[in-house]
This record gives sequence, structure tokens and C-alpha cells, in this order.
Amino acid sequence: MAVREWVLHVDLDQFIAAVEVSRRPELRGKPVVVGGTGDPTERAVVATASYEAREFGVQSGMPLRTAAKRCPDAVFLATDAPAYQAVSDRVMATLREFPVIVEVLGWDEAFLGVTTDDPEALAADIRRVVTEETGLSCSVGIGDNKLRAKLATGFAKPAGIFRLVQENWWDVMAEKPTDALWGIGAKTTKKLAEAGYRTVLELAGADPAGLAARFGPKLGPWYRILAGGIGDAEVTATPYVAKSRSRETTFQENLTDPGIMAAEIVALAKRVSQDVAEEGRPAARVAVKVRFAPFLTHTHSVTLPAPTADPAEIEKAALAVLDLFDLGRPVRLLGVRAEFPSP
DNA sequence: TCTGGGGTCCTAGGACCC
DNA sequence: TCTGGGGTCCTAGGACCC
Repeated sequence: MAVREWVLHVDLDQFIAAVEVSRRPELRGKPVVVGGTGDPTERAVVATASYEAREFGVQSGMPLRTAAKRCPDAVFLATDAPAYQAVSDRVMATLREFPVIVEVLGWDEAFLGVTTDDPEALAADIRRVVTEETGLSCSVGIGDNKLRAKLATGFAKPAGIFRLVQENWWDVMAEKPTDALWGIGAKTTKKLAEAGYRTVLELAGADPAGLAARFGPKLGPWYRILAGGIGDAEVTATPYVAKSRSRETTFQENLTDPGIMAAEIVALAKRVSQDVAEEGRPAARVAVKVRFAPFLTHTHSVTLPAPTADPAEIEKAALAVLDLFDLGRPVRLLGVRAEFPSP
């Protein structure tokens, strides 16, 4: 086989649940649901469910209360972000031991830029070494660009390897619904169906001008390209630079007292200021998010007179932005976001 | 299904300027 | 006192992803 460049997508299997099981072996084989503080009666959602819990219809993003109804015998655990970050760091370090470029996508996934004559053999090596060094199982998608590698992983799971490239794109994808594509979700799928495009093949043949008119000058034509499996193949190890940092809280009981709302905004602004300080760059804008009951979300924001990392200035700005809202309605969530200057 | 938290990018309208 | 056309910035909202 010829030596050439490939994109590999490595994705850990049921990552968060797997981390929890690895430190509590007695949970192995049981339905495990991780989310919120681990109290299934709380306002919170499922971060990850083990495959055993998924058998009962428990899915990530689902309210914990619903998960508890579907699977009353599941073990409910609190989300422990620092623990997942630490394990993630070990996995990424393991991947960097291979002669590859590693682009981290999140806690549990990464793109690898590789040059090889046998990507399946490399993928199998990676799966074996990741398990040896971290005890975790992963799946590997092989592609000729990032889009195809990412989608390939979906067919590889769990604990497998799958190759999706130009040659088998239509065999695999032509008849799939458009939301099988990475970047097209439920809302867009519905709108595409209304326009007469239900499958990937149908979308690939759509008129770009018509798509632009319906979905916008960039998004519309991009959907058609996506349906052809075309995408960026450049994997880069360039460190991530945040464009914004934010903190938000959903309250277990709605807030009705504007004085308490102001106090919560101050607390959130302090946490954001800490994050801004850690970034070592000043913030240029401050935004406040308010979610009113039952679920209406609004944001307001200001450009600061000059970029600053001063916590007192960020707090003052956040309080001033909060004042732009009509707070005479019950509030279920408050958030504060700092944005860094665009380069 | 009574719907988390932390992000990114795109769109569109209005302001403002030349 | 009737009103072009382009460019850029600001702001709010929407969609998507992990």
C-alpha cells in the first residue's frame, strides 16, 4: 500500500461513565448515569450514561428526572470535571507518543494527522496502547478529511475501527438523513426536509443559490459541500486560544427577588474575572444571559470603554447590563460572559 | 423530555460614515 | 427634504457541538 496522509479521529467510549467505573470497579456492568450533583430529583441533565443505562433509553442531554423514571435502578453520580480533565490529559499524552499531530477536540476526542501506508494497523495500535496506559476503550475513525474521520467513528463504535473516504462515501452515506452530517442538527434537518431534501444524496444535489436564499450566504452553500463529504483535512497542534469565557447557573428554584439576582451576578462576575485573569488577556465585552421561566433566554452585552481584566470593572459592567432586563418575571438561569478582543 | 454548562460560528438589522 | 450604494461596527438571537 502507498504511503499517504490520513486523518484519524479518536473518541473514547462512554468516556465519563468509563472514568467513574474505572475508579469504582463495583459499578462495572451496571447502569450508571452521570450528571448534575448526582441527585436525580434536581434540575440537571445527563452528561453521560453507560451502555447498560442506554438500554433503558437514557441519553445524554436528558433531564435526570426522566432518566430516573426510565431506569430507576441506575447508579446516579455527580459530574466531576477535574477528574475527567486529568484522565483526558493522560489520554492525549498517550496519543502524542505516536508519530502523529494531535488536535484536541474535547475531553474525549482528538483528530490525528498521520502519514502511513496502513491506517488500520496504526488505529489498532492506538486502541491497544490507549487501553494499556489508561484502562479506557476508544474507537477510531479513519478518513481522508476531518469530516469523514469524525463520521467514521460513529460507525466504529464501540471499540472498533472504520474507514470512511471518497471511495465509500456514497455507499455509506447516500441514504442517511441529513442530520447524520456533522454540523446539521434537528432544526436544520426539519427545514431541509421542508425544502425537499431528506437524504444526504438529495442535499448533495441541491441548488446552491436556493440553499443560500433559505439558509444564508455561507451556511446554505456549505450544507451542499458537507453532503458531498468534502471538508478540511488539516490537523493542527496549535494551542487553543479562547475567544470568550463564561459562567452560568440554573437555580433549583426560580429567583424572583432582583436583589438576589444582582448578588448572583456579582458572584458569577467574580468567577469570570478569575478565568479572565488566568487567560492573561483583558476582556473587551461583557454579556449577561437571563433565562426566564419557563425557558425564554435573552442576552444583553456592552463593549467596555477599554479592554480590562480588573474584576471590579467586569462586575460593574455585568450589573449595568443586568439592569437592561425587565426582572419582573421569575428567572431560572443567570450567566456572565467575558469576550476577548478579536485579533 | 419541564429541558446543564461551556463554547463557536453565522445571520440580520440598525447605526454610522463616506 | 428626495434619497444611492458600499463598508464596517454593534448587538441580539439562533443553531450546533461536546
